[in-house]
Amino acid sequence: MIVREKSTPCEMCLSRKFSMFSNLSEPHLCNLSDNKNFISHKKGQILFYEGTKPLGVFCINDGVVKVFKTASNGKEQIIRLANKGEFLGYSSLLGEEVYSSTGTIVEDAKICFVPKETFLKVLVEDNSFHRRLTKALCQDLGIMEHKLTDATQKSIRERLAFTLLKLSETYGVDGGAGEKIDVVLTREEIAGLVGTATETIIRLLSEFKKDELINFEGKKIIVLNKKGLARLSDFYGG
Amino acid sequence: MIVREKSTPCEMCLSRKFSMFSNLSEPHLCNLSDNKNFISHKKGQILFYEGTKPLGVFCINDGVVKVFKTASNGKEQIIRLANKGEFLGYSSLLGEEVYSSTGTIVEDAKICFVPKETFLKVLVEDNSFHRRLTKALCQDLGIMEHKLTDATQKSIRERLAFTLLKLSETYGVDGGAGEKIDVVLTREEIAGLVGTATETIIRLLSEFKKDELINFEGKKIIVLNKKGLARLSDFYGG
DNA sequence: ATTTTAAAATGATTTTTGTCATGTTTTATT
DNA sequence: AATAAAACATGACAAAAATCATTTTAAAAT
Repeated sequence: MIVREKSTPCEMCLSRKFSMFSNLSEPHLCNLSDNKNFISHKKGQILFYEGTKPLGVFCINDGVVKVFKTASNGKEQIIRLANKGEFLGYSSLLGEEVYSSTGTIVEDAKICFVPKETFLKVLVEDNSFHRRLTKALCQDLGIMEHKLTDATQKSIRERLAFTLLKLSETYGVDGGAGEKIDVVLTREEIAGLVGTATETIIRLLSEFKKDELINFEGKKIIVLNKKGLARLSDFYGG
Repeated sequence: MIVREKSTPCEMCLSRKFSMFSNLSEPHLCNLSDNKNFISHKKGQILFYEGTKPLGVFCINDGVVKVFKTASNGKEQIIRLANKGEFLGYSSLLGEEVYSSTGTIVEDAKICFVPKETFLKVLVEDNSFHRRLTKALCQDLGIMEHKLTDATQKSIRERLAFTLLKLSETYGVDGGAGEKIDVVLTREEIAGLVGTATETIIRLLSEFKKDELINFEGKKIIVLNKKGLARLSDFYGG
């Protein structure tokens, strides 16, 4: 069930302040506020489906969204996890293509939908915004090149170690003996992130735990030994 | 040895007509012409190195360039092959990062170097160009997502079949019994394209030949049975 | 034309990873 | 609280792919 609530106007939105929309003009902000559509989403809900036509972009005010492609074998390859302050769907929209991936909620989320026309108006009228967006797209491309190279040239052990390090960078909070990855991901989702079978992830996580690189706390993972994971991940700067 | 020659002005450049620079204004074209730097490159030469700072963009007037990342195991993951009318290096330039990959000449090339300031001037002053570039970046991102998903979820046999189909799409010329892939790639380079070991590619190509899906003609590959390759590649629309 | 070097091919073997089957634990639902 | 359904775990095995060693062939270089 979709819940539409009274929402903060964009002008006051805190997550916006640290997003690509951070430096918009007063009129653009008002226009956004007037046309956006704020919706609360529960874990598991689907934001958009691969293969459908984008009608706008999503701004994450809070929560976590996984963006994945479904492979022909039925498995999910997670392209990225998107967080507060990030945008979704602009790439397919601006590429004038159908969604290349599906977006579903991983942690309960508050998300604003900005209709295509509203978004394009900002893009066309605010060149500085357009340039920020271009920069972000270019950096995303660099990240994807790196991911592709890792996927083909590194072992799954290395990739899992790297993934855990990245997760702890993004979601890390103090967790006593180490850094707690403060987001709930199933083994299947971690497998989708790394690009492998669930069983392989289960085995490797057990191995990492045995080697005291990580520990489990409920559904969350504690990173005990970053150096060890970095060594394992055959980290080369990326 | 770098050969600097007398070159066609951009206004007359045929490869430009089918590139992102196709609809530039007269003044912008003149400015490009005045500032570009035309260089002929021989097979094997390096255009730019991963990790170095981009100083401009490259426009391919003729030839083929492979863009690859070197993995920590020393192997090359080819990100893409770039052809006549395509641009190189703008992603790292606009992302304000060092080159994420290396570019080397695969087939003798004529390439214009456009200095950063000149390129940025066009980008800032011609919004329509900027939008075309954004669109291309977004589509490239979609392609990378697809490649990543293939890399993690498909077998090497499937990926090789897909790669051969794509190569014949781009480089295909009539070749008697089938379509000839009219570009010389070593087995090692095909391996870099697919993301696997050279020996694996050699074995699979032999298998494909035995199964009469392809044939060899000198250093080039003839695709005999596209349908068969498509079936093998487990094609899902991408 | 001969030597050197690089590329391609092939076999043997090991390692890695995926799959299937099954059991246990945890979480959600009635 | 009982039941059902996910999620997690583990073993056994099969398949895929990498590695290493060696040979053959083709292309460059002298």
